[in-house]
Amino acid sequence: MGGATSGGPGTPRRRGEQTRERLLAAGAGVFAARGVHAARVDDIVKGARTSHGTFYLYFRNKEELFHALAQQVAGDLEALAARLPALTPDAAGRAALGAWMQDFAALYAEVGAVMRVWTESEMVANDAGRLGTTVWGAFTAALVDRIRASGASGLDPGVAALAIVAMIERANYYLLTGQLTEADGPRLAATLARVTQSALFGA
Amino acid sequence: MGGATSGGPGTPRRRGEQTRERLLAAGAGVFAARGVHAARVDDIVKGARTSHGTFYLYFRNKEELFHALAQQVAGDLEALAARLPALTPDAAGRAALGAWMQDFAALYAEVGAVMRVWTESEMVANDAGRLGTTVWGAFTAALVDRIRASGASGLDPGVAALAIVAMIERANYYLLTGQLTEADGPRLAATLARVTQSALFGA
Amino acid sequence: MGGATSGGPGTPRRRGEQTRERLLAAGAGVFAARGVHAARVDDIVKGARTSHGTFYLYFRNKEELFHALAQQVAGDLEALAARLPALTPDAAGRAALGAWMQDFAALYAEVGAVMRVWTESEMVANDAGRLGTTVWGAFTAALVDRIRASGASGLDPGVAALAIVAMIERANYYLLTGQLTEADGPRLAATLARVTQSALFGA
Amino acid sequence: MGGATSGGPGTPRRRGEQTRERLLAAGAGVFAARGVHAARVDDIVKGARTSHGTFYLYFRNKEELFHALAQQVAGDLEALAARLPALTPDAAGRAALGAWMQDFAALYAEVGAVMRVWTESEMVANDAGRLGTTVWGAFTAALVDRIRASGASGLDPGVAALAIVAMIERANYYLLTGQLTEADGPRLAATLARVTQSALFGA
DNA sequence: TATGAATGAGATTTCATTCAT
DNA sequence: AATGAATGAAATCTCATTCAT
Repeated sequence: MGGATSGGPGTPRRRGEQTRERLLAAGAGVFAARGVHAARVDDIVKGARTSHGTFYLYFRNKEELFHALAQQVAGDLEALAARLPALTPDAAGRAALGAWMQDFAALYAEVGAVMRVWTESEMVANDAGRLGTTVWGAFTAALVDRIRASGASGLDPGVAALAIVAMIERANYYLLTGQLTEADGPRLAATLARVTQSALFGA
Repeated sequence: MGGATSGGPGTPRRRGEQTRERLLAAGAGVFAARGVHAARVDDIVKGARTSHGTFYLYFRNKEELFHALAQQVAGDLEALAARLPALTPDAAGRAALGAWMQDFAALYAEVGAVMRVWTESEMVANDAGRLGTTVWGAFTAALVDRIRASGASGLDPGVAALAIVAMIERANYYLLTGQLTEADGPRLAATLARVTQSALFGA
Repeated sequence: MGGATSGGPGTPRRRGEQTRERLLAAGAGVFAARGVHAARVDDIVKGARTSHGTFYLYFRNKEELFHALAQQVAGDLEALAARLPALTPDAAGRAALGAWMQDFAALYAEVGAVMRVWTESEMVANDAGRLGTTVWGAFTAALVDRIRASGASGLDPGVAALAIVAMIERANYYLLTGQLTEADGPRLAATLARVTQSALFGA
Repeated sequence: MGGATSGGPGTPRRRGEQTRERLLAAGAGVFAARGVHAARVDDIVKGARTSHGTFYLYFRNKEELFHALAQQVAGDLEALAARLPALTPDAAGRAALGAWMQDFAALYAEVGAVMRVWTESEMVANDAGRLGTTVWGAFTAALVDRIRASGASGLDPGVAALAIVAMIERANYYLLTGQLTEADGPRLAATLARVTQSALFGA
């Protein structure tokens, strides 16, 4: 009673915090494996070694759990977008960009499972879906900013940024879904950095 | 499927053939709007102005209808992949590539809705899902082939091809989901051609 | 397709009409036995020898079935209220009133089970509950009208009518719940007529 | 239950006793608002500002709390039934009866909410339900006794008593549910007394 | 004496599929 | 070829009750 007593589920205290974490973790796994709609609450609670009743103590429904998960991921991604380095045509610029691409891949490997489901969510035009759009928008905006600052000429910054973000996102998705071997990871990061640099400063 | 029945002119298709077409069209719409799993047979038959019983006259189940749809799309896409022009550093090469990108966008606008749900299908790792992988594999293979033929050096053809296919696919997806205006279509095609060329022949 | 195609359940045609009737009948029994809230859809479909799926083909939920039932009953009762005879102090008036009381008892025996549940419904202040209030209001209004026309003096028509309607309703309820034997039915009708007449024209 | 524990003045009830009272009061409110079956333990403990665990410290289950409530009410009502005055045709008799009707209304206003749910309880034929029957039986018995003592002739005491008790009970219910305004209270008591007197001694 | 997170049986509801017409 | 009412397995969600703290 000393804490916030907001109506509805989502905020039991102390002891329950672990249970909530277990549910989130189990949810991430099940959503990644089967998609939001096909995921069954039953799978999630089994994964979290708890009961149906407990699930609804913490989340109003399946979608709310997914939303909580998506929020976390969105925060992580936006932080990464903010760290996109300045774009320069020299070797130092290439190295910085390559390092950032590796960070992206590392984060994507961690949260990509949730992100894969965003595409599905976008179809039903709900909050979680819009979240996906917002996040890629953050990357695009950051890249537009860096392109403008770089003085690169001859291309529309908005369209170019969108194409490059598309490439980064989807290539890492391919990496995750097994169209490249794990060993190709560093090579992919280098390639993405190189293509990005060429796109701005190439012939 | 046995071809025209009556001998009259104008190839008067049997009634059943039209029903099947209506179901496919309605299915495409519903799958696009809600995803494969969330799509209800009820929505599809309503969209096709027919009945549940009739649905099962033409398809063994929901997945089979999706599969039929996906087959069509896959065929169209593989034909397009085969037409990918040779890559050269000159203006002619750029123009040919740009034209091809426009063809890609046109096809994507038509069949993209079905393709969007491949991602979801991949999660449940069934035939339709593998189909998606196969199709992008065809694009990647075609691009690897053109890269090798172009004599471009300094990059791993497999990885580079994958990155570029990722860009093309996903950028057109963004175009479809409203992150660019329709007017940006030609500009996007030009940008994709330019980035591809730079990637191979740029600095 | 030849009929009304209103959205939502409730209007399958022809063949289904019998099924709907069976569900209504079974619902009346279960509601009467256990109350609206405690009634389980499972009991209703078992009583109607059909399945859960079928139930939801005809009614959106339990409450909607109850509402349909209540509507029927309300119509019957209001028709009876309209037939309340003129009130006169003579033997003819007594006889007419007694006959009407018998009609009331007969109708109550038929629909009383549903009416008993109105009380419960009133608690949750929904449509069905308001229906109960409306119906008794119809009886009260009819009685106020007859009292005014009778020239009876010395009592407030509104309050007196309400007291008498209360008596009629509740006494028949007692009859139904076994506080009188079935044989007391005619005697109760006579007593209610007598008390009503005395109330208006007595000392 | 065991009486005051500490010897201090002002009968400082033990903490637990207050908790029990709070639960009873909250229960009365929730039962009245939603009915016995639909009442949730959660609503009751929130209303009593205590916890689920505590609820089961004082009551074996939901029904036991309702039973405790009903017992209190039944005792109060039976005491009132015993105080029903002798019935005489004169003004003094009318006045005594009118005063008793006012007492009835006052008590009903206090405990009517609990009584309203007796009807629902009767459906599931449990102890609490039988309690309701018993209580109205006490009123009927008292009235039969007074009718016999009054020497009134020409009506069956059992049936007449039942009709009159029905009227008193239900009319006060209508008063409570807003079909009369509060100001009508005294007028209703007077009318009930008058109708009762007319029924016995009228034409 | 009090707490409230956890439980799971049992209820509601959905929807792919069947089948009599 | 077509229909659409019927089915029931499987999913979601609720809530009385328990129990470790």
